[in-house]
Amino acid sequence: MKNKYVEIYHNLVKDIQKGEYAAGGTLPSEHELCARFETSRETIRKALNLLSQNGYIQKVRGKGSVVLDRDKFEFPVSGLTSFKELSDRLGQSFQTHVHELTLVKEAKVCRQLNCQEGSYLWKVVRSREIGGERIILDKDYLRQDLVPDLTKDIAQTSLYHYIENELGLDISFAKKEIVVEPVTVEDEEFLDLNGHNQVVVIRSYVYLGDTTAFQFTESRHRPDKFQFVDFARRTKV
Amino acid sequence: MKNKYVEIYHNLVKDIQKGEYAAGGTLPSEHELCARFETSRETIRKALNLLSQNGYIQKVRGKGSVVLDRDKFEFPVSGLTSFKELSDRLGQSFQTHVHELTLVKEAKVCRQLNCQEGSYLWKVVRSREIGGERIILDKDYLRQDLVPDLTKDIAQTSLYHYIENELGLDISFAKKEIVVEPVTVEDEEFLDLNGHNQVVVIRSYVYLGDTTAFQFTESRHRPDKFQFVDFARRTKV
DNA sequence: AAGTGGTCTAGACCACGCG
DNA sequence: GCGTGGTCTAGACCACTTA
Repeated sequence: MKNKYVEIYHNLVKDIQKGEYAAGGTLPSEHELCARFETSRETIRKALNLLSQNGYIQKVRGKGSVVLDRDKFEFPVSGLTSFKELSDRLGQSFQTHVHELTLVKEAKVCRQLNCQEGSYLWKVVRSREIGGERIILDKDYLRQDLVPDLTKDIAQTSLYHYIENELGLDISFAKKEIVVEPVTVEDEEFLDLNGHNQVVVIRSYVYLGDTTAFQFTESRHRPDKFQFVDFARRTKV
Repeated sequence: MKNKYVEIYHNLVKDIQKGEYAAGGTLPSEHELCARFETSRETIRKALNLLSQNGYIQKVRGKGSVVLDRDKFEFPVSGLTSFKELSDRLGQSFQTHVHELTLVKEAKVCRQLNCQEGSYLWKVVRSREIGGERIILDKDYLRQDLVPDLTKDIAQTSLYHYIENELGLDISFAKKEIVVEPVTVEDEEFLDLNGHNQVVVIRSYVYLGDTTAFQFTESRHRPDKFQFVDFARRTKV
């Protein structure tokens, strides 16, 4: 919390969550916020832009920063959220089974990740059990030159937490594709398909802050348990 | 194109598309761009932020604005793209069939849209035919107080074009949910399901720039033809 | 007419990457 | 050390909404 505008952002989020500003009403004007936080207007505006990007407010010219009804926006299970965050949020009992944790050479994935064709990749296969049923199958490929060591324990708890907090890698953006595909023998083996013959597949390429391609993930979901929520703000250009 | 930073953005996009700046390389520094466009640094930075948000560049501190490989990011079929844009992009022959265009009172939808329970809504049901198969069923509800007149012709060509360009309404953001559901009798009637017994359902609530809830849409896709592409940039807060 | 946010300027200092 | 982007300031003028 060293940046002033981030701090102001958190301050305002807290106020909104406390109900200080009712949905449909407005925040104090930018001028007032300047006075309250003893800062310049551009800094306030940066904080407000963050609020807007995260769906807390919508700025209306001549009117003010309108507070949005966050209940209606029951939020981003999307983005780059990890399974751990997801299941924490759902508040259901969950469990991760690690089926494979090996070093492999896969030319095709290497090409996609822009790394040496001969270099090693970690392959991690995990199934996710929620409420007693195994409904998600995650297959991850990570560049071994960037993640030298990986243990079953890490794969079991949270890969992302390890990568970001222990290794200090800066995950920055991802390209994602969602499609529906027929089940594979692997799905049959590791999931409780419950009669379903199709799965929802999310394929992601994950990049670091310095634009290095870093990881490829295929997340296979039983269709009846799949949900993707998105808040899209239109950029006018 | 009156805003300087938007103009600069378009300029740089054009340059990138012409291959003036190779993927993996950097744009000129912010200082240089200030000189070239004869403007201040904050204005340049606004243009660069737009480029970044739209997946053209990634800014790396101490290094510069790295140009991303746009081919790898084959882009937002997501966001608020309309069917017309989508099919234009796919370059396939397509056709829209209007099955229903009526004024209805639906208390449940009204509540979701925050409008008077007794007020009228346009209900529009359309199927989309691509490559000879009807694979998408769109059900739209629009507030009649905001869209007074609607014709079959408009529903047939492009609802969004009419709403934005003719009516001048400012569509600003949407909340979207994607799930998989069993087919309904309506799906059976209006789609060529080809044996599929599930469809991918995208439900969206669309809002105007002044935060008015405006439209509810349910878009039902045959699973083998469904694809959703997303470019997610992580916001650190 | 007064108040709101949207754009723009011309500086300043800082943190980081690279040679 | 130099050049890069990241943050911050203290103004200015404009466009829009509301009373």
